[in-house]
Amino acid sequence: MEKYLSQLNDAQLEPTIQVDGPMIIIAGAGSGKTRVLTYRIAYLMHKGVDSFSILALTFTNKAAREMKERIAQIVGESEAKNLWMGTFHSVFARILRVEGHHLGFPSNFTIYDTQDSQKLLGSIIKEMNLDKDLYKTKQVYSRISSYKNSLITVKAYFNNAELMEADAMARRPQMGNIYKAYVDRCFKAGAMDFDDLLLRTNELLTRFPTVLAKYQDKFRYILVDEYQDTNHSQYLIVRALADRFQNICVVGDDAQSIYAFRGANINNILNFQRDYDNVKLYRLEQNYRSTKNIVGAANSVIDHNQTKLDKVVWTANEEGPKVKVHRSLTDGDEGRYVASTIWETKMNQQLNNSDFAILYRTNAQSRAMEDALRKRNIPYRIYGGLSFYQRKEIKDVLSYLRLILNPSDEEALKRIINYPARGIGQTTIDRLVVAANGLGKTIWEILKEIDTVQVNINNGTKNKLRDFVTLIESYQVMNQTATAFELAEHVVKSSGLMREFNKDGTPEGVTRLENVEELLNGVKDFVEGQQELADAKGDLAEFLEDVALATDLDNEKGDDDVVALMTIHLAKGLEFNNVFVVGLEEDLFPSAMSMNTRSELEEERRLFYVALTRAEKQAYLTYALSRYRWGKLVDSEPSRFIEEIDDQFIENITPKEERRINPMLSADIFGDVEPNKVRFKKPIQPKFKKKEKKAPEKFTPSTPKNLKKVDALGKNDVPSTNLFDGNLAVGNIVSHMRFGKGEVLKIEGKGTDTKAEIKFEVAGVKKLLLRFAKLDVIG
DNA sequence: AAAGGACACCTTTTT
DNA sequence: GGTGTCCTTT
Repeated sequence: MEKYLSQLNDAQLEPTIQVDGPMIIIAGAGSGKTRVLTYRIAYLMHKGVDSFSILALTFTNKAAREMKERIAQIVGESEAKNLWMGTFHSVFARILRVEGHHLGFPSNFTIYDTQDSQKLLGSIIKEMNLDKDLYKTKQVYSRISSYKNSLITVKAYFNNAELMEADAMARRPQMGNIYKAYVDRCFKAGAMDFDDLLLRTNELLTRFPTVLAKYQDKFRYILVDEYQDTNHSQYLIVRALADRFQNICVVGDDAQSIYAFRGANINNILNFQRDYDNVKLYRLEQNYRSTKNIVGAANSVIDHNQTKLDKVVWTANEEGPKVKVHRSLTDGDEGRYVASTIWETKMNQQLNNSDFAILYRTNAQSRAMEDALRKRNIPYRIYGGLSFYQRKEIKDVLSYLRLILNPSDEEALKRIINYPARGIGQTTIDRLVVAANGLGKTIWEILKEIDTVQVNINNGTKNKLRDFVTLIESYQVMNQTATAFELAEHVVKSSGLMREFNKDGTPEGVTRLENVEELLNGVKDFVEGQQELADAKGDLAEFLEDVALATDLDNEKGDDDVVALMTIHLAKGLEFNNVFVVGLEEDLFPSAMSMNTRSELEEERRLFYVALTRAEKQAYLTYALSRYRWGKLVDSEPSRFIEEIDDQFIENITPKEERRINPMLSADIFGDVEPNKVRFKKPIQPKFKKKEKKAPEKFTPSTPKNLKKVDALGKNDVPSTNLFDGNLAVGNIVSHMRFGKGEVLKIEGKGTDTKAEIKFEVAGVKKLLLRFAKLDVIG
């Protein structure tokens, strides 16, 4: 027997060496399911299964990559790299590149991300003259997404009286027509959205039996990880592919199903045994990750759910410290508590930053944590949120690259046809769209025929359009020979993007430039990485595909020693020595939007279960009595989930005297920074803005900037513009309407961004924008 | 057509 | 608190 198998316990070994037939592994949190999957694949290969015929579908690219590396260590690099392993989306995108032509898609189809899709829907709704308040793009998008995930095509939609009535009842009778227009436009643009990658795969396998047979024959052994989070579309793909050989192994944990909002159907795992004959069922119930207290706490919570499979997770690990529960006054305090605890624990136990994770329900909660960590100089990294590739400047560059590859890509074209500004305005673009829709052509085709096509655009503008076409075509020529990196660099420099990002010189502009630089480095790394692989070309197409399906978790650079901040969703599958689950408050976690039905609430509870079970040694649960939400201070109650934990596993550690903060370690020596921040920003800014509106006729036409200055500085007759010109000096004593008397400590920035750091007698040290601050120099 | 301010909406979670 | 979109001004 292969020696790696000796590393498995009996429960793990059985499913690992079961080669043929359908099987389901119900794997509790931390029970070693990745290990089983990895070894099972290695075992299959040792038993003579061709590595080309194994398909392993994972939930993240990262999981796939790590598993592949581990398998490579056992069976060797050259064999491991033949495995088909990746997310549903990436594997089937790859197949659609080859087979998409059956459905009329070019092999270089674009993958639209959520932003692209929603923008397209926005234009469609506008073009159809519909009420945008009734047809909100986000809602329309998620509606269409759920149709697609349920395999309801446009045709099926119009055959489904019930659905149409539901939409009509929701005062959206045009949903079907929007859906149709959206699908048509994507098709015309040679684009697929995320859901299409699954839906079109289903279409391919259903309509083309020879294609189905080809892949059934190819993928003789199929493994699916995180099966509890598959949606209907994914479920059908797996069933179709596994139908011939029935060598299907699914792994999952119903207690960790947390993606219902995007169509995941927990019944796929609950009913797996009905879908195939002679299904072998295995259970992994021993947790190797966490202490007894953590496992006990997690179990006691999940017991409150009605819908679940029989399973008892237990551990032989040490008892460990109890789960700690901490209450704060505000979210700011919560952040400071977390930061100081990390700081102390790190010192006391000689731990690394990477031994800590802060998990939250919503991305917006990261800010309070960031502020606190920064003040303590604790390095951290935020995962998720606005991903790198979603940033404006990055999407701008990528849009150029996308257009080079697929000029039909309407969203990319609309984004950059006038960016940087080339005098092609909205009116022109609208006319192009109308012409394109009328003739059933793409905008690019219209542009190419601009001389002959009937369109109401004047000659000057036509010249600009021709220049744009020439520019893109020159890039296309370059793409024939250059690497993705050479091309991307050339595009950034020659398109005027670089100049655009460079021109303002603001801190934001500098950040933009840095991001673009990082993107270019990313392209370079990618090209070099791909060139080492024999079967990859490292060309633009491969890079863009990689980018379209990359998640933030995949962009891990090195193994920096940082505290990890992320949503609980993103944390699934990960583990950390110490875990802080923050913001455990009613309406936040569980979310106010998920408490209407039992099933929604149960999903929130599973999410909490996932959060708790990320911890190996110590879990902290924190909540605040009030929290800033949408810029407002809102009272909150502790989450019901805390109540649901059996008392024996938790310990309340809220100090009696909550406000004892060591002044040396806290930046807000003069009191709580948070309320002041709001009081300072809110009233002053609007006052100034309102005044400006009334002001203009009083003054002779001068530059608006002068108006601002005089206005902003208020009533005193001293030309307060002085403060801008540097006449406010360090050491000056000033008076402020709200903060009173203070001394200027420091002046930084210039122009309208000039800021002064002022130490007020009562209010403490504040940094004020001179443009807004009403200051009188009194000494 | 470009630029800048006002305003609305936002927040669940993501491939 | 931040972003995206609308509206106004030049």
